Amino acid sequence: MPKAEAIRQIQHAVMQIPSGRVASYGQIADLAGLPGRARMVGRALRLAAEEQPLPWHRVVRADGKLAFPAGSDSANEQRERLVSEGIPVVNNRVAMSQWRWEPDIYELLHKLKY
DNA sequence: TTTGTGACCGTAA
DNA sequence: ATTACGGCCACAA
Repeated sequence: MPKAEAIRQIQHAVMQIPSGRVASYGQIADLAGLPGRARMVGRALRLAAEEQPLPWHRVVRADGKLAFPAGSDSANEQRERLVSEGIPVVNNRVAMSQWRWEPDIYELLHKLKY
């Protein structure tokens, strides 16, 4: 899978996250057809930030923590955006059990794995 | 060409 | 709840 297309797939997946929900880097990687390549999602978002608007703030680590260091400008902006969508951020982290996005396709993949 | 570095993740201790 | 480790891989030095 070509790099450019992978980036496009990632951006497409991120755009599917509904307002008021969050997804993990790994989850997005899975949905983009790039299992095990969560780090590439971060890279793709870094690039996308300079291009078109993407709901990058809805992507967090698998454990719910923001990928940016607590207190950093980026972390503050992400927290601000999440809170404005109704998602509380406590100690630089959101409660995945409550806010995690569960698309049908992802549920299927999850069932096949376990 | 090799090496270090991440907007990461699952597992194990 | 944390920390450590191995896997992951594009990128830059």
